[in-house]
Parts: sequence; C-alpha cells; structure tokens
Amino acid sequence: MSYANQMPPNHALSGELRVALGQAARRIRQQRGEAGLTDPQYNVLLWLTKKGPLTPGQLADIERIQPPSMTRTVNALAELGLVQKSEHPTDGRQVVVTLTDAGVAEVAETRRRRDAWLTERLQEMTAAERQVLTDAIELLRRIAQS
Amino acid sequence: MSYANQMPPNHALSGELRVALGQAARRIRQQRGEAGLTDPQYNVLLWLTKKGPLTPGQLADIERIQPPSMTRTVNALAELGLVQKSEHPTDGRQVVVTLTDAGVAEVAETRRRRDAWLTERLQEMTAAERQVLTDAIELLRRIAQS
DNA sequence: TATTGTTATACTCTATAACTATA
DNA sequence: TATAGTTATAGAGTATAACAATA
Repeated sequence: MSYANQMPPNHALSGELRVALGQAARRIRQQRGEAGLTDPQYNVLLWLTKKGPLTPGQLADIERIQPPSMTRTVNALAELGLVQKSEHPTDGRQVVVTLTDAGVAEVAETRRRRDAWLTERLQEMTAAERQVLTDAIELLRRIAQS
Repeated sequence: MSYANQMPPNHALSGELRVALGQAARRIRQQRGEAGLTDPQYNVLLWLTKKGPLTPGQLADIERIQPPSMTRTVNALAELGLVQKSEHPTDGRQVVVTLTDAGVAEVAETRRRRDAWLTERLQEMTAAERQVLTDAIELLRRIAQS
C-alpha cells in the first residue's frame, strides 16, 4: 500500500492536532497572572462584552457547559462585583447577567495581561507563520462549534 | 491611523487565537467516550508510549505540572493496571513508571476513540483547510514548548 | 407540562506546604 | 544539605440528579 497522490490519513493529522491543541491551550492558560480571573470567568466577561447582557442559560449554551456550572461561574463573578444579576423584564424564570463598570475595566486589564505572553510568542514568528495561525482560527472555530 | 501595509496588530490575533484554541481544545476533550481515560491520564500514557519508561518527576516536567499532581495521575493509572511503578535501579529515591500490556492496548483503543470525532470534522474540510491545520501544528507545538 | 435556574453532591485536575526517604 | 516522591489540604471546573419558580 502506498499513500501516493493522497493526503496523510486524517486520523494521523487528527491525533497530532488534538495533542498540539491541548498542549498549546494549556500553556496559554498557565500564563494567567496571579490573582487573575480563571478561564471560564474571563470567557463569560468576554461574551458579555461582545454581546451585551445575557441569561445564564444563554451563557451555558455558548460555552457548552451545563447550567449548574454556569451558575457557579456567574455567582463568582457577581461576588467579585464584575457582573450584576437582575430580573428578566418579562419572564420571571430568567435572570439577566450584565457587566458592571468594574467588569468592563477588568476585561481590558485581564485581556492585556493574558494576551501579553502569546503576543510575544507571535512576534517571534514570521509573517507567514502568523498568517497560518490567522487562517487556522476560522477552522478552530468551526471545530469548536460543530 | 490606517493599517495599510501592515498586519493586524499581534495583540488582536493573540486574543482571537487564544479564545479559539481554548474552545476547540475543550470541544475535542468533550468527545472522550464514557469510561474513557481523562486527558492527563491519556497524555501520560502517550509519553510513555513515545519515550519509554519515565519517572514521575520527568512526567511532571514534560506536562508542566507540579509533582503532586503527577503522583495522583500515575497512581490512578497504576490502579487501572495501565502502568506499573517500580524501583529505580540505582537511585532509591526515584520511581520508574512503565506501560503494561494493558496500557499499550488502552492507548491504541483510546486514541482511536478520541480521534474519531475530530477525524470526522477534518473530513468535512477541504484539502487546503487541512493543510492550514497541518502547518499550524508545528506552530502550536512551538507555543506549547516555549 | 415545559422551561429556567438553583442547590446538593461528587469527581477530576491543579496547586502549595509539609513530610519521608535517599543521595 | 539537596533531591524525588508522597501525603495533606484546598480551590476551581465540570457533571448529574433533584428541586423551586414561572410560563
């Protein structure tokens, strides 16, 4: 058997990609500063920044975690004063999560700190390499959302 | 200000890449089958497959976690019968972790199961898109190892 | 009856601090 | 005294099951 005129088997790419993704993601995560927000907490603030107020259920769907997990994360952010929970105007079952001013400021500061390390790594790369990663982002999003 | 003749600022790429990486990695992780190994457990088996017997300390270094965390993972694998802990031949302080036959078989089976989902996603992509991800793997490794 | 969110409970990963055994 | 590994303890994320409130 030969693989002439054929890409390497997808399962080989799959295995390498999966391991590389996992290790890169963890490495980046390790760069969070002391006393910084955890990954799930920061992600929630990012979504609120991007989409405006959301319910816990919507946040759980976006992050693909179960509602009880999101309850926990939102409560932690509320205790930190970074988000505010309020009643839904028309549906008494729902809760609306809104960024506070402190939350907005925290997003800016945390983003700066957490991206700093990765930005340095990217600056060590060539423009062509950065382009590969730029192209990969869309594909990674597709994987994440499927 | 214009960005003509200039890449998007690296910090913008950094933020998008970080989020996309994290979400893709988590999505893939969610695909582990029931009763399958956890990520850290599987990673240890992979390293042992690749490098042969290692000490807990070496495994902790490779995975960039603290020794107590690795002790726990190795013990879990030992209880599952997938690795064996034995004395170091010359240094009584050290421990040697070796794959058992069951561990070797488990690696093959777990790899197959965990890669299956991602392989499907890759097959939905074009050859050019797969090439982007193939190129990205090396860059992700560089990020992970820096 | 269905939906939204929470509480209760449990498991895993991770970390730091303190301890044991060996070099 | 330094190193390798473990134990003790704690914090965070995640999940499922059961419950309350509302639609």
